[in-house]
Amino acid sequence: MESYYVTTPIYYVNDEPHLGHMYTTIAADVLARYQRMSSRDVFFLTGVDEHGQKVEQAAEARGIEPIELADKVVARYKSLWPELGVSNDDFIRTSSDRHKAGVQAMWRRLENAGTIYKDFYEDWYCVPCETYWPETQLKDADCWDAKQCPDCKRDVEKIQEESYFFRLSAFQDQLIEHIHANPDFIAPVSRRNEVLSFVESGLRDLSVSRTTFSWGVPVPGDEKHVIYVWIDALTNYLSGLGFPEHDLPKQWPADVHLIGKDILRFHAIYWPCMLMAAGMPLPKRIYAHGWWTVEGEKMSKSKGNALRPADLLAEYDADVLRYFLLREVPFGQDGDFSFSALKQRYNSELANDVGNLLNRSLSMLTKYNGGVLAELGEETDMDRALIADVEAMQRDVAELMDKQAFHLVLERINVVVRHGNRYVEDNAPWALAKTGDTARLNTVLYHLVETLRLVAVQLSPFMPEKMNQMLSQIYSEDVSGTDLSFIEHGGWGLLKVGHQCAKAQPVFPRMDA
RNA sequence: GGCGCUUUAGCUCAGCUGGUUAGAGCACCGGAAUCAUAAUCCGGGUGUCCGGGGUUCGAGUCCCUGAAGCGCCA
Repeated sequence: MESYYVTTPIYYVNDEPHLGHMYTTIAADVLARYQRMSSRDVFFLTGVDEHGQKVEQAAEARGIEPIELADKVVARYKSLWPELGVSNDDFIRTSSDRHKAGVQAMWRRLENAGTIYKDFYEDWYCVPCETYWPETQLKDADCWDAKQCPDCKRDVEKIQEESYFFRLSAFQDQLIEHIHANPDFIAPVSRRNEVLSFVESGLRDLSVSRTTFSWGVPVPGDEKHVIYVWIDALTNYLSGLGFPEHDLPKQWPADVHLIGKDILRFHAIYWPCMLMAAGMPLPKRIYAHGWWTVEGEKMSKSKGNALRPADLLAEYDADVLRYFLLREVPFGQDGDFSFSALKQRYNSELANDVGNLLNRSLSMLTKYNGGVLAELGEETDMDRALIADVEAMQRDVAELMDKQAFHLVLERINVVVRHGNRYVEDNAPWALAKTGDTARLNTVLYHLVETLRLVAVQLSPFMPEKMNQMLSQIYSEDVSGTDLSFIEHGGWGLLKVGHQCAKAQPVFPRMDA
């Protein structure tokens, strides 16, 4: 079976789970579920990044060990994902032995390839605060000209620290070539162009170890150094697959790394260069999605408007959140989360269009025929047009899914739903029932139920629970726990004459104003 | 400061290599229908396609220029 490997970033345990983490992970989950339904051997990895100075300091401030702090936050993530219907196959922690082994093996590969060397790393240090400030952070805080500490505004001093470096610069041309040769390597295109112009402007070697903290993976053979963030964190994509026990895990290379736009450079530049140095294939695709604002405002701790997954789940079904997040905004662009937009989408697309089409169709089937799909009559152009639309939808969805164009996938499915509602009006089953045209009535009802079934199958990766409910009514048996595959459930006409459907039960009750 | 992107209906956006009356969804107004979660279906837009110049038989679509917003880099 062809494999499919999708990843989220490993989330930093210094941060509580929020809307952004939810978003990436749900998107990855939809891809994983879709590919499973396409009968591919899917591996879906998420996890956490536990190392680094920030976590070390935060733990110290609380008087606990870093691992204790990490354990607490890890528990939050691990309990959150099932609540959101996330079906990850594994969960990688950077503090685990398997990950450490992976990172050290990666280090040795880079070293053996002659791409690691020792030199001095320059940093800025605030003595009173005991804090290191990289140049970029000083610039961000507008403290670069004055050479001041962004926290206390006292002078920072330049210090030199022994550090290992990775010869990033050596891979510049190779990377540019790769990006040109693989137009789909970095998405969306705007990000690809950014990366390209950054690389073309020249790459500098990367400092990849620190001696100023110890919460991390030691450099093999020089244990006063800790491997600095990127080699540690990025290697999770391999250690999660069993590297180095498996020299080249069978799922590698990844089909897609989903990331937020903030970590694009590391994934699209550092990671590929490391892999080239290590002599390993590059991921097929890196997709950087956008940020969410909330009710038009940036999420921030100081404003206290960060949306907490637990609060959202208290109010809305996971599936509804999943649908909204992937429907509202083109993947790759920034978007705004607002409750009015959520309700608007829900009522119009889920309650009025999908939900009501199910409800009216099954109600009529029950009312006119006891819920049984009966002998069909002649197929008309209208019927054929509906079937053609459903089948075109399936092809379009497959294509769009390959491009992670979630919002277009959902829009395409909605086209069929609207078509279904129009089909009801055009055929007016209530009139057929009245005139006793049972052959035509049966035909129309059958086409409606089949359309709904195939719509539900396509929507299932996005809303697994809700679609189980929908399909359970259509099949009149509980389908939760069934592995829906396109091969077994995706074809038109699989419901046989004589099939009994259940009574209609609203799946998407309208939200009140 | 450098490079790049965006600016199209009230809102969110689609319009590939220039070519008939510029489109979709939502919102809004009117009508039809009654199977349904008062849901659905049909009809309804005189939009300076950001401004200004240009190329062309012909530009929302290409070139120059200005404005506003955004991204990456410095």
